Amino acid sequence: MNTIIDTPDSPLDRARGNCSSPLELDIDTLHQYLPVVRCKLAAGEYVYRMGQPFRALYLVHAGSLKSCELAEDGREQVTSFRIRGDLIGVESIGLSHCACDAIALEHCEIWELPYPPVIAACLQLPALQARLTASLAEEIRRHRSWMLALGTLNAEQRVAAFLLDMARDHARLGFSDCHFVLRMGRNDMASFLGIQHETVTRALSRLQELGYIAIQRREVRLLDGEALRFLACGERMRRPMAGAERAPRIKSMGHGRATSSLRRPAARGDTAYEAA
Amino acid sequence: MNTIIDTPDSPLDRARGNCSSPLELDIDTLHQYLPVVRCKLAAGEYVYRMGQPFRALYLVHAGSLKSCELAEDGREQVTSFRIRGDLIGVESIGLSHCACDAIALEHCEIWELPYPPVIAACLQLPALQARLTASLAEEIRRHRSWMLALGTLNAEQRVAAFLLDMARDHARLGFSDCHFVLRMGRNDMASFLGIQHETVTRALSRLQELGYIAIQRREVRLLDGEALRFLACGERMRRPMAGAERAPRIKSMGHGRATSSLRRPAARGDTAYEAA
DNA sequence: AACCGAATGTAACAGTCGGTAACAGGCGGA
DNA sequence: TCCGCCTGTTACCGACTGTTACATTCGGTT
Repeated sequence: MNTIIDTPDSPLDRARGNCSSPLELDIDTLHQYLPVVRCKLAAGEYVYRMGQPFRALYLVHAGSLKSCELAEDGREQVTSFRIRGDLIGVESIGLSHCACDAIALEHCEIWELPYPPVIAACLQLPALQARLTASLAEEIRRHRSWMLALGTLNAEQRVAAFLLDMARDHARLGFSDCHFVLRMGRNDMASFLGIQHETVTRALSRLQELGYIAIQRREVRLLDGEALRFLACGERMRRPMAGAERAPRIKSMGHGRATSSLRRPAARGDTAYEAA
Repeated sequence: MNTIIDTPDSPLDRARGNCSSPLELDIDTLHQYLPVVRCKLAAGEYVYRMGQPFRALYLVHAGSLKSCELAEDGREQVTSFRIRGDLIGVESIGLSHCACDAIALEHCEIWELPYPPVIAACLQLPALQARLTASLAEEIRRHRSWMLALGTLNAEQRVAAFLLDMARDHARLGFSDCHFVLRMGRNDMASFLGIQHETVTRALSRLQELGYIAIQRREVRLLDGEALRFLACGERMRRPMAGAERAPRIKSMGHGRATSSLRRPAARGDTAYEAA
């Protein structure tokens, strides 16, 4: 199989840090300090819901889930997708109630780590404390990475970046990084990317039309990772009928959201002088 | 002074959790365990830059700063604004190098907490460990809250939400919550909100035209907090010439980004069944 | 005081993307 | 197997907002 992910430091990779081995703690070690409970979930079931008492963290052992932020007025958004090795529920630490929803996208197995005991165990098990802190920091970096993407990329570029991120996740689990099945539907993808599900479909169709990917429903093949990475780095997509050259940073070509940042690469904000 | 922020649980408030007292740790206590260094910064100076060796966390004692995420292709975005009481640098925990930039918006005083010693001190000082973990979790919640806003609100609504957030910060420091001075310029505001600075200006002008705020350069007065909160909760702004009624959730009125979520308040994603 | 650059504000134009609708295809239940 | 429902796809139109250009104000320097 040919490798799509060849740059170990793509924009979205950086957020992940050096946490290469997902499950640094085995269940036997944990069991010495904690009453770990294995839970199985069906697709659509909630791990926890916003407003419920916060009682545990959860280590994803199999399957995939989504986190949903929701406002009292009904607005909601998927803020992350989690897979094997991820620790979920950490966003509610310091609160008495859960801050958001966590919902299984498919059949899952998760390990429940009761919260006060986890803190106690951290004192006995420095590796656990480190793992918890690292998980928190990594989640911050992931969010920031996506905030950068959502703030500077247009719809097509976001979709390209998302596919690369999914490929990376898939590769991290030891599977092919150029052929995989999306775990979430168009609505969840759109919510996460801050666009509408029709726009996601449009973008996917365009990427397929360009020959960058092949997609049927949720089954994806990445055919031209180079082109996708080119897109996800804020470059404008070459139009279907456009010439052969890849148009590196052409000025005043279209009005995509991305050109704005390309136009002012050295503008370091308002009061950001170069200081020592 | 009349109070603008009367609901203790606004959408963006939730993220902050119960961390009401910002500086739970005084410098004398810290000094017993750590070589704390007081640093003064001028506007525009960097606390740290992306790629530098990660060596310390910083507690903001006075002034305000911004965090900038940046990609190798030149794209960049302000991901947060920090004020007195905030702990910055935590996003690089677990990495050998800093993951982003931190830049002073004005004259600042910050306390440098060298990183390995901080971890050591956490073992001696449970309050410090709790403070660190709480800071990390709170930052995740703040990011998620803003991801919800950026994903579901249009430009005017984002600006309204931003002003309310700034008012809340200002109130948290003990100052007026209806009259304050923005610490950042239009460019930084725009970057944070994922829009262009002209759009920020447009939105601010419109809010002023509507009588919701009074603004001159960076000095802001919130005149109608109720209307602002109404906006920031995803409701569509009533047009200048529109009738008197506040148009609660009118269907098919314009094409703003916000109506999308109002249109499907019960749609809990793709595979989200109601499961016991 | 005059000048200059940066930041801010305003306006006109145009493109992307959201809203809507209609349809196709897949999946599960009867 | 058939049917109904949900997901996914495509097309059209227009609002929102990015882009560009320019005027104005502010702050600091000459």
